[in-house]
Amino acid sequence: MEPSEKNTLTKLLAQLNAAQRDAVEFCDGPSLVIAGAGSGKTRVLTYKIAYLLEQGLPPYYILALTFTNKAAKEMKSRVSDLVGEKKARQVWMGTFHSIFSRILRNEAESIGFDSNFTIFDASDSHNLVRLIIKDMKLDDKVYRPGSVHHCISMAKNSLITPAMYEQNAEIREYDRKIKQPLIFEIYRRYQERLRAANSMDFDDLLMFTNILFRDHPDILENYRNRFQYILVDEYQDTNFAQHLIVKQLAEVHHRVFVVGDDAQSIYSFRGANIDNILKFKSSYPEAQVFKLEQNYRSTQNIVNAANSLIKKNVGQISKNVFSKQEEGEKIEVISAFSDFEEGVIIANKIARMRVEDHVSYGNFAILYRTNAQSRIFEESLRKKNIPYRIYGGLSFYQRKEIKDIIGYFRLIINPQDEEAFRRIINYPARGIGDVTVNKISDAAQIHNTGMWEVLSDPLRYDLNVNSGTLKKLSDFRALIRHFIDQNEKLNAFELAQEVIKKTGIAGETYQDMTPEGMSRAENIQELLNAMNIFVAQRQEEGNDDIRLSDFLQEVSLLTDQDTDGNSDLERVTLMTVHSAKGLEFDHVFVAGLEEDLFPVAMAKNEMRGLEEERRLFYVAITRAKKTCTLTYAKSRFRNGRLSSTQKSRFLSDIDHTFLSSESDAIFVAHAEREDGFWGSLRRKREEDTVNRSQTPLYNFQNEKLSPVTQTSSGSLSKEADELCKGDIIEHERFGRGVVSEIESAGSDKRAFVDFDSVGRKQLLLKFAKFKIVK
DNA sequence: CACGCTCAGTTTTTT
DNA sequence: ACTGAGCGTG
Repeated sequence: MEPSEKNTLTKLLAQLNAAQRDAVEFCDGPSLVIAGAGSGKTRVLTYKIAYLLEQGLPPYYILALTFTNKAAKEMKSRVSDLVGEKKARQVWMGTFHSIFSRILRNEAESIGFDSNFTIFDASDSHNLVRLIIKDMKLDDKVYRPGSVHHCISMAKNSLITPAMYEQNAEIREYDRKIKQPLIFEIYRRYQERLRAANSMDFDDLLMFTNILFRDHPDILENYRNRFQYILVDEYQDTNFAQHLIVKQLAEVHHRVFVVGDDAQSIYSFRGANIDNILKFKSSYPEAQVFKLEQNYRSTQNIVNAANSLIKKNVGQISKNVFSKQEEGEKIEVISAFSDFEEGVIIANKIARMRVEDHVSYGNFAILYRTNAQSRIFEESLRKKNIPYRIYGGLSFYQRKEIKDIIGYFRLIINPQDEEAFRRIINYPARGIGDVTVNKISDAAQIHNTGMWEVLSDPLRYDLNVNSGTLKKLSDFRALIRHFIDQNEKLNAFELAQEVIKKTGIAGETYQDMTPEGMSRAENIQELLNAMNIFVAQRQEEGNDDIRLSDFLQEVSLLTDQDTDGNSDLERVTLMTVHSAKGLEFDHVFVAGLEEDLFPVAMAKNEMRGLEEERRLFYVAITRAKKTCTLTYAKSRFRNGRLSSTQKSRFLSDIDHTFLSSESDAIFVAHAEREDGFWGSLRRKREEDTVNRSQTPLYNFQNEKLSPVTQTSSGSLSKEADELCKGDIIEHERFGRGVVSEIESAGSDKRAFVDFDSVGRKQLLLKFAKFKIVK
């Protein structure tokens, strides 16, 4: 080993504690790291990758899997800091779903898919299930689409195909017991329809990866050889399908490094199997186990309180999480009269701490069990002019107007996509109603083909519609065909503009002067912006030909959780406890600690469910670094009704020595309540002002599409902002050029630059990597 | 076929 | 409270 390399290795290891170092240094076989909350889990993962790279393992031999894009992004940037961006970029780092969708697109033919397959999101899946239930003339009160889809999802996560499902006596017996004996049939049809639509749902991405590996040993062999080192974050959240993928890929080199905390397993509803981590040793008998027990995040009081809570669970890996930080303040429990008052109390407390303790807004988080609770905090914070940011809830890409446009995109890329077809065939209204759509659907099913095929050749499939309708259909077909042609020539952004214009969406939306209409128009504009930036950014990276399909692939696996949170130093964070996993804040409020809310009503009948809720509460408390405040309300609006509540049993699970004596809220806020007409009118107006102001509190921006947005707003853009016409610049990729024009559209300034080598290019100043020469 | 009205449900959490 | 599905009318 070269001396310099050795030096870097030593330096890397010197920044770790003994337990972390042991874990990083052990590279000869499978290893499991049990990482207590706040014990430096991400640190170990990133240093491990750096360590491997420094030892000379080529980056493209390393596979690092996470659950969220956010975690992947975080890891990427931290590895970048350690070993440089160039190497870090080559590591296969991403979520299970994104990595394996990439692999599936490469290998699509082997499993009978086209590589441009669509990825169905949860609501697409839900719709399809509902459609099938209707087709089968089943009662959707008995066969609730949501629960049926859940069953299907669980089956897929356990790698049970429709055929296996049908033959599995135990499952069938269970279905009979819950009076839904035909789920197997729905599952079968669902899977057929997905395939006919050249589409996969989220679960398919994992199931078909397994099918691919099962049926094509040569392909498996290829990836097995490539991935010499596999790292998995949040291993306690893996399901069987994920576990098996990892196991198979690790078969040759036997070098898996999984990190997790059984006490933070909170995704069983999604098929996560806590046994994967509890029984890691039986899957990999020669595995080494490392425990990280020192918590660097929180005060002793917080750690101890959390420990006392989690002790009430049975069946966990024993560990002794401890903190060497100061003892800190006790956890405060506050009761409020109502959910409304709970909001006011928290808002007041934040405002007070900001002034008295000089805490900036970004160091506060309000965590809750359900998204529905966010509304009340929005109100109370807004009233006190406290800036906040909500994560989760309806994501940008789930908004109707956005999904409609995405529907066009999907159909252009994959005309087999039935869900998209149905969504847009009559949007904007073009006189093709349900009757016609059903006829097309029936014809497609009879002839065992897709709806697009029927549309393409209505006569051949005996489509029984009148000539007027026929004309409308052929117009629609021509429209989509036109876009498909354009897709050959235009980039994603240009094509999107074309779609919005030619379909009449632009005309329709921009004319609508109602507040809702204007907000829709803004959202569409936002989408276009995002796409423009997406294209510009890729061009910066050296890809000139950015097609719609590239954008679509990115977007379908993106979620709200992926927005860049930590950049917002001046906003209070509002999110569900689930979303907060992996994050930390100085001051945390956990709200709604009431029976049937936290723990949620559904969970309390079963031991398993209750323990998961308790782990969830554990996750919530351990997000806090300095203070943690628990609140509950004695009454709460639920489903439009005011109901009285009981305080959560979890509060008494915490050892009282770590709690400050419970305080009833002193009278705070009854008078402030704005009920009735005037109240709601005023609220409405406030909303409007907020939405229209220059700095909206709730702002999607384009961050969700741009992994490097934040970094580029540093020193570069300050110079770039001052760029003028006539300046000469040196661009990282295009070389020398003269600025011929500056154009600013809102916050996005762009420059037209004539480059010596490549001619005129458009640069988005936000992203462009260049120096001003003169 | 589109639009507007009424009525019912609402299983948390998310890739 | 709110949304979305279903139904009747123009």
